[in-house]
Amino acid sequence: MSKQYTISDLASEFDITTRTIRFYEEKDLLCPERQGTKRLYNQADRVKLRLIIRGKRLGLTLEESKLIIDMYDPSGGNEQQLQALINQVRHKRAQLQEQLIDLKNMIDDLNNAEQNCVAELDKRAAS
Amino acid sequence: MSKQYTISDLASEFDITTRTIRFYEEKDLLCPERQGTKRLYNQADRVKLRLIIRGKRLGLTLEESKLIIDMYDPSGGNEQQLQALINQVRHKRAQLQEQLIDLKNMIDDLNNAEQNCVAELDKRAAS
DNA sequence: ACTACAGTTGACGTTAACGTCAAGGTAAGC
DNA sequence: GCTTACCTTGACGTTAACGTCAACTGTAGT
Repeated sequence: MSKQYTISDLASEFDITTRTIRFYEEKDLLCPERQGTKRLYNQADRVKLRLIIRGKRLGLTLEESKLIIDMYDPSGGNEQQLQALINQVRHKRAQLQEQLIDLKNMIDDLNNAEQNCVAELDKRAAS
Repeated sequence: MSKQYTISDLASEFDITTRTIRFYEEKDLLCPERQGTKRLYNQADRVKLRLIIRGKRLGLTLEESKLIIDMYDPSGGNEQQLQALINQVRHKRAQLQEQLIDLKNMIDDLNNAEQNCVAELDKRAAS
């Protein structure tokens, strides 16, 4: 038996609102079971949510995260769709690898700029 | 003499529209000289634009990029402002370092998911 | 039965980051 | 002097990703 979660369980765990979670469902990123009218989430849903949120931190759109999620369960869809999915994800991965370079450069730049800024402060302290 | 650029020079170089560049100015991210009514950009402006665009690829907001740009020229602003700037940038750098971890994980996940997806395709080809 | 609380579905509001005109100014070439 | 091409400033439109609010429903405790 894998664990079940209510919508507010997940909301507080990931520090987002229930509105946000329902919004993701509206966009077909999630599709929880129902117990009557209420939503019941399982481990897989939780993993998807984690992926979405990590994606957001990286600047992915929900559409892009949906792509990745869809690839996690490739049973649905025909061959052409599958192949298209793979291509899109390869493309995204290439972007992410460039992003990795960007990130390292940005961090370097921040270090330099900070040095620069601290130096200015020091200069003023010596007045 | 450092080089000068027109607005459309930069627009085509960075593959953005002139509207976008003017928008950045409206948000105080750029502040080009004027030759009469026309804007004239220099190397520093070009560097800033590059930084903004890289920032966007990393998911930074314009506001965040503005912070970093401001830190590149620390001559203006009083001590408190300077110190606040430094703190904000340190915070941002910490975030970026976490983002680096996120990125590596995401790339790993994409590799796995792709494997999974290719396997499904193979399975179907063997029908 | 009554209250309290968590959940539900709409519907409309909001913000960031531009896009898309409209209406004109200016400089270069013919 | 006319056209062409690039520039300018508004002003309004658009999209993504939610926030906010209203008006319920269902359930557990007292």
